[in-house]
Amino acid sequence: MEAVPNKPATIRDVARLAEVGLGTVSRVINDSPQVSKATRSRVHKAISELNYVPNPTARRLSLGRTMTIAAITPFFTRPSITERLRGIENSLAESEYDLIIFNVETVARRDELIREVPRRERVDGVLILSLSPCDEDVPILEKADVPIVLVDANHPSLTRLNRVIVDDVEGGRVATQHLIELGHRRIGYISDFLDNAFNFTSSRYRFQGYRQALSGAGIPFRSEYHGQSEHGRYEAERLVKMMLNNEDRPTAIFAASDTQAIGVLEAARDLGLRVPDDLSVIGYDDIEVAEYLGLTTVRQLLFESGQRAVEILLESFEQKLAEPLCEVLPTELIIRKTTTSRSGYLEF
Amino acid sequence: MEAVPNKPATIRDVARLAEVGLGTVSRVINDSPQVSKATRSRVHKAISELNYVPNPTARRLSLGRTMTIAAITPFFTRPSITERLRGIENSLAESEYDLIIFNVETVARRDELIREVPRRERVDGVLILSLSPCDEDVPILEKADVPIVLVDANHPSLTRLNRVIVDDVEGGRVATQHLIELGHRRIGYISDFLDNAFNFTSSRYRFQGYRQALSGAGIPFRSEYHGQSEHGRYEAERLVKMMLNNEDRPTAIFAASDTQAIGVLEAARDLGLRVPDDLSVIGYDDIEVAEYLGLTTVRQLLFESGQRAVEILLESFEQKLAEPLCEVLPTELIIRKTTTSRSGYLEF
DNA sequence: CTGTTAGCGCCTTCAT
DNA sequence: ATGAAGGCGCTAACAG
Repeated sequence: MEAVPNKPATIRDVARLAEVGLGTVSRVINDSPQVSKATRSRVHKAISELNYVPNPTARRLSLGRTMTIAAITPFFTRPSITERLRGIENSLAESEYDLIIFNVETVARRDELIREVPRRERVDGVLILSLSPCDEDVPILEKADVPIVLVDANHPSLTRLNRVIVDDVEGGRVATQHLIELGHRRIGYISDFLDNAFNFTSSRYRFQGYRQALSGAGIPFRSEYHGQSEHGRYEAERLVKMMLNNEDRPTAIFAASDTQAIGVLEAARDLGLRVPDDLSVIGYDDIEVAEYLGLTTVRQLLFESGQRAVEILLESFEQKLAEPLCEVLPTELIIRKTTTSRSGYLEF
Repeated sequence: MEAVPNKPATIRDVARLAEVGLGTVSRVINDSPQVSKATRSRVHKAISELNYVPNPTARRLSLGRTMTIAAITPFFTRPSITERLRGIENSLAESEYDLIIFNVETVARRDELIREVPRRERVDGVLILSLSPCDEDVPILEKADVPIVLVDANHPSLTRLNRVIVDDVEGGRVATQHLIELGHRRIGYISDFLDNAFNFTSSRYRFQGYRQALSGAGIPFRSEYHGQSEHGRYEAERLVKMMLNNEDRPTAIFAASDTQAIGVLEAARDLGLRVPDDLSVIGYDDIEVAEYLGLTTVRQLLFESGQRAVEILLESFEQKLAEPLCEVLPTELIIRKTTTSRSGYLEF
């Protein structure tokens, strides 16, 4: 074995060493069937002798494909997001595609990425997580020349884009219904801003479900029972403390995410309210810590949503999709200790 | 505006429209100073008219650089990892480099990635997170023809690789010392397997610190006070329950991560032990939920470690580094309610 | 079956 | 200051 050569070997070096033409080497690499066994093994020998690895960039240029998939995602430290990303990575690991992650932390970057990433020259496909298109984004995305799959994101006027979503209206309804069935009539809802610059829509849809459940039970909606602010545990805590300060305070809180539900639990603790006896709490997502806290919540298939999105993307590369898919993943109500009292939350 | 052309515009189209040569357009794109103001604006006009964007793949092939950085990381759902990744993404967002994330979930993949990713043809630089090289990996990595920065990873015989690490021995020592100063003599240590196929080393080093602190205080090490298993909350819970079953049970536990510390808290709850009165608990990392739980812990600069690693990598592209850096980030003891009793943990 | 050739789109000399 | 030409490494179409 000689010293490592300065330049990596190219297909030409292999051809020379194996005494064949460039084309043959290329065929071997892409295991085309039309190569004799003899030459094939000669080529393989040369390849391993030279420690040859095809240059992906050159390959991409020639193929006209980037062999790359982009994921555009907000705040990838949020548990619900990383779980989705894990599903994506998992499905992609076995493919020959690279995954590029674009993390959105400002609105400006959101817009920039939505405009500039979905281009044929950049990537072969795009996954957009939890960022619903605004009205202006819709035509841009629908005109994009690469396949796109929205995950946990939607827009009513979309017709040409694949989506993997969860029925947040239904999830919100189920959560609220659960509280109603436990006998609650004064039910608060804590969420992010329903209207926000990123256009996160899940809180909005869950709110709809919340109201549907209320009205289905003949309970009038009271705006003072809805608190909205930035996402986060502390923000939720602040909101709910204000809400619980009223005479006619809610006896149950539905939080739009588990993270916010934790804030609610914290508020309850500070105010000396027992959970669930004095206050029932339900979250959304079923992130890992929810189980530990005994938090009742609405589980969504986060990991699976990522996997499914990749599958759809790969299928769309092969034109297998007659028309855009809109797949709705199920939710599941997970009842734990913050809404029912046996071995109550407070023992902790 | 015409219909979107089937093929994106190329540099040639721009040249034709602007009535200049290819080279000139290229110069404008890369804003070379040697282009007259007049032609430059003509070219810019053509560019925006054609909606031209340079093809990155072609650019890369021509430049001989991939404009891509790889991050190889285990389990990117662990909070400590995502926080590091956020730092990486943050520093890279403003650069012209793309970030490819390789998530390691099996040992086989770990080895595969360490061998195949750090190649000039694939990426311009590599960040390896929390995966310390094994003896066999060292020569491979040191011979790699691209710059590499290890984050939270190390190996005694490394000399040519940049590293951003935390002094885990010291962190373990400080944590244990804190418990000793509170009067504890029977101190348990709960960790991942000190020897594991992934070669995670942090638990090992923290263990060293733990033992240093013990011996510094004249406390003999007792092997029954060390529990190791897979990483995870439940595993930790199981371990500590066994440990606490003894007559001579520990009065304090140092857990190698906050996640494991949570398992310890859970065990304490199940066993009816009050924290910190009956059992003090300290974790490591200061992940987000630690504050909520009032968990005493050792904070490390996770986000910053990612940022710093990128800075080092970018500097090494420009040959600015005389010799490999090994940067040690500080840790900080965060004292909360699981080791001191005012407004004890149990009120929760 | 296999060798040869013409691009893929861009950057970079080298002349002018 | 600018145009022309060669080359980055590979794939694919075309001859044989």
